Amino acid sequence: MAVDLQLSPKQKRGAGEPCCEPVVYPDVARQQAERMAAVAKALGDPIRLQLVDVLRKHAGKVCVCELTPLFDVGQPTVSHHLKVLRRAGIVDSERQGLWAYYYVHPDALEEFQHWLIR
Amino acid sequence: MAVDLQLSPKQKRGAGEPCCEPVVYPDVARQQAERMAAVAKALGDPIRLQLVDVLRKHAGKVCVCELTPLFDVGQPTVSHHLKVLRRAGIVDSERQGLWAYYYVHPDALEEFQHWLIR
DNA sequence: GCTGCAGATCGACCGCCATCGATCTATGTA
DNA sequence: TACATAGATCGATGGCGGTCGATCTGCAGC
Repeated sequence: MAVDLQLSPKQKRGAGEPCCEPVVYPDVARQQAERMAAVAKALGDPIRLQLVDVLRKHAGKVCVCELTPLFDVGQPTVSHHLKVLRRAGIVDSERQGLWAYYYVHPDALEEFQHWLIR
Repeated sequence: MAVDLQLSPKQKRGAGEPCCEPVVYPDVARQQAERMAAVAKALGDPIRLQLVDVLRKHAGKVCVCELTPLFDVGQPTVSHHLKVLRRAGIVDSERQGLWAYYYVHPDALEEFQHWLIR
């Protein structure tokens, strides 16, 4: 995995010893960091996190009409949050007649999971 | 774990069958969701995610003077991001003379990790 | 004391985001 | 065809967040 953060040379110190051990740098490249941060950002709202929680727990697809009454916000707001989650690739949807069913996109959280575990 | 999201009764349908299976609800309580969403939100920025990545990788404590030149933003901005991470309980700091050393707070990510794994 | 440095804080700017009411689209039903 | 419903979209609003330059706070050395 390439590191695209260039290291600036260690700045000179007036007189004293160096402040710390040799330079450290992230082994997470910028693009990867941006992808994972986008996932984390999408999960960074209590409503969206609970939406994902419900969808993950419920293996199948869940109707929006089941999701909306779970929260103390209006229907457009829930729709907005679902859209954010879909843009982040975390969930996907499927229309069946009058209703829309949402489900978690299987591999969406994988990269972030692996990083978070270590 | 208590669920403090009250379920509103299923709204009546004009004529047809119900849209889907019985009501689902999050088993993640609101307070827990807010805690984990706060952690996710703190990780929802590429710079902060890379900061955490460096600190986790480097088991010991890392001097701020090592962290600042890793990114293309100014020193106040890095300081701000470190403050956000500290407010979220993800990192902590320790001053030694002229320099400040940051390190990951061990159990900070635990609850979020456990939820994310399943 | 004075000077220099590391890092935190402040104030301002600007853009993004959560939320709402209103409206639009598409589907099903009479 | 007309109407009702599920859900998405629009426009507005208020607040939060990332970034910067400037400044402040401590610490070390002279």
